Formats: sequence, C-alpha cells, structure tokens
Amino acid sequence: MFEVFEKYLRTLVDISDEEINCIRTASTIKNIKKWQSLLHDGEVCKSMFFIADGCFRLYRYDKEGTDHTVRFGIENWWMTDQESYNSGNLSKYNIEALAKSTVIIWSKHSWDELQATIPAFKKFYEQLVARAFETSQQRIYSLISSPAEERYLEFLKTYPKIFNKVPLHMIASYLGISRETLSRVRRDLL
Amino acid sequence: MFEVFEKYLRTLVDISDEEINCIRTASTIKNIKKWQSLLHDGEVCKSMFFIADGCFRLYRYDKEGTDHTVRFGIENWWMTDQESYNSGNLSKYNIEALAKSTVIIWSKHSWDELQATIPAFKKFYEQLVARAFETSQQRIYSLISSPAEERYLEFLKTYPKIFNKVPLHMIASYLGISRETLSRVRRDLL
DNA sequence: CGATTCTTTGAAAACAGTCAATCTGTGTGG
DNA sequence: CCACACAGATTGACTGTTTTCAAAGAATCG
Repeated sequence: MFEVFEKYLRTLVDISDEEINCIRTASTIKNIKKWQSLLHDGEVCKSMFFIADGCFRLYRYDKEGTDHTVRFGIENWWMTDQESYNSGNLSKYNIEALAKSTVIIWSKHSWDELQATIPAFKKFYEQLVARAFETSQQRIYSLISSPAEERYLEFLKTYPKIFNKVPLHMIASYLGISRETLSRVRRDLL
Repeated sequence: MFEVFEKYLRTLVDISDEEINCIRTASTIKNIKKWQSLLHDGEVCKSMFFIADGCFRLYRYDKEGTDHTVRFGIENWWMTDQESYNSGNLSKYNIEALAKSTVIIWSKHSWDELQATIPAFKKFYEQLVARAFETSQQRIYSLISSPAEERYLEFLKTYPKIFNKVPLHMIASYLGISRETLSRVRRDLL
C-alpha cells in the first residue's frame, strides 16, 4: 500500500529513491475497519495520517451531543487534527473511518525528523498546509455567502468522489443543515 | 512605525539585530486612508501586508453584488490573499481599510528572499500559516454548528478589539447573517 | 446645519429545524 | 430463501428563525 503514497508524492515533488526509502522506513501501515477511530476527542493527536485507501471524517460534538462534520478525507488525502498535533493540546475532534480503509502513519517524532532531513518533503508539507488554509477560506466564504442549496451543489461539484462514498446525513452535517433539509433540497432539485 | 513590527516579531522569535535589519530594508511603510484598498479583485496579490496600525477587512462580492467579510485585521495582524499570492492567480477578494492605517509591505520577491536567508523568519511564517489554518477550522466549526446568536457572542469574546472598531453591518456579514438579524439578536440579548 | 451612512424596527414571506411516522435498502440469522 | 431488524432517507405538519423590503431613528462628517 505504500506505493499509493509513493506515487502521490512523486507526482508532487522531485524526490530521490533514497529519500522515499527514509520516509517509508519511518512509516507504519495500518488497516482500519469501518467505524474504527484514528482519534478520539480528549486525546492528543500525535500522528500524521495519509489515507492510502478508504474514507474518513473529522467531526466534533457540540454541547447538545450533536456531531458536526468538519471535513471528509478519501484516498490521497491527509488526516490529522492540526491544532492538537501542533500544540500538544487535547483534541476536540474525532476521526473515524466511514469504510474499510488503509492509512499510512507517521509519529510526530519521525515526521519532524523527516521534515528536518528532507528539504523537498518539508517544502511539500508547507505547501500542503498553505493549500489547506486556502481551501478553508473558500469554505468559509461559501458558508457565509451561499444558501443551503447552493452549498450542496458546490459540494457535489467539488467533491464528487466523496459524495458517492458518504451517507447523506453526514453531508448535511458538513453543510451545516439538518438531514431533513438536505433531503428536501435534493427533492426540489429534481 | 517599523518598531511595531520589530516588537511583534521579537516577542515571537529569537532573531538578531542584523536579521531584523535585513527585514526592515526589504520593507516599505505605507500610510493608508480610510476606505483605501490594498487589493482589488481581478488583480494578482503580490505583497504581504503587516498591519502596524489601523483596521482592515478582506471581503468578496457574490454574484448578486453583495459583499461578504471573510476576515478582519487589526494591529499586529497580517493581510494578504494567500491563494492569489501563492498561486499567482487573479484574486477574488478585496482588502480595504476601515480606518486610517499604516501597513508594512514586502513584495513577493523580497519576502521569498527573506524566507530563504533567515531560517527563524521562515519558521515563524510557517507557524503563522499553520495557526491561520487552525483558526479557519475553528470558524468553520462555529459556522456549521452554532446559531447566529452564539456565533455573535463568540465573536465578541474572541475579538473584542475588532468589535469596537468595525461597523455592525460588517460583523453581520462576517457572521453570515443580515444586518437586521444581527440588530435583533443584539436587542434580544439585553 | 444638511447629507450621508449606519442602525433599528415592523410586517410579511421564505426558509430551516423539529418531531414523528413512513419508506427503502442492506445484511443477518433462522 | 425468507423474515426480520436496522440504519439511512424521506415526508408531512408544525414551529421557530431569518430574510426581505420599506421606513424611520441615530450617529457622523463635512
């Protein structure tokens, strides 16, 4: 399964076989069952996860106990709680598998070492974070500017692969609307 | 006015006088009138702006011509359109001064050079981007999980300094609600 | 002071949330 | 292979919230 990651990385950065090998050696591959968690709230997030196969969501419970999907992840996406990972604070988020999945894992320690020793890998990660920020900003704009129906259509268009992998009520929670409202939005679009 | 920036930077990173000097030499200081723009949509964003004094907003027009405030910035904050700055694409955003302000400006070229030559400055900027991403994620959670009133209270608590510098209708646009709704939310809180 | 911008209010209409019931599809055990 | 249980999706009726539009009050600035 490491080949998936290798291929992903090679299409994005110029990196030597030796360097790839370092990255591989520092990693662990893990198969994850459906509904299994990579992170529970209240824990510190100490790993970087690369999704080689499958599907995940990062979500959070509000004080009423309702969960809200902050983001999804599929093949070739990363999953982690940046905030907890960077600060060492207890995470408020959960990461759970929405399907049988495979992840490649780096501990914070080995990740930092890789970042320090492989400049190309460091640069790659910096760009990844910068992109993640840009994507968030786009999502914020969408949330403050567009009504539910438009946000749904935008989601469909932007993430068609995610759309057909995750249940609708989670998409509703990602869009910030109730599952019933999403259901009606979809009905009215026909 | 550069002292404001110097003080800000020194409290965050360990940096030599010589390095500070390099950063200063590469910068330009500019006074900005109220309502003046640092960036217009349709342009490429080619600068990093540090707000030494005053207040700004980054906003975007939707297809109806309504503007939506994506974020505010005051003293010791940064302003730029990351997406356009990094990619070189035309920006969809505008940055305007909400008060008489002073900014310190670095062109992309000199910024990149500073990043390449001063490791501490590079590290500082990486962390800045990482934080910005964490903050966005928090805001996304707030937008999908909390009703208008709670978001307003949260904003008040998180950004009290911004609150008493910007007009209410812009706060409404930041919260993703109409100015009338914000007005009523405030009335009902008394 | 007048002009402009900002904020508030009222009333009606549009929209979204809740609750409870029903429908659909999937998978399991007999 | 069927019947049942279960999770997910949809619907209807109702309630509550938010938007819209128009108008009227404040506040600010030249």
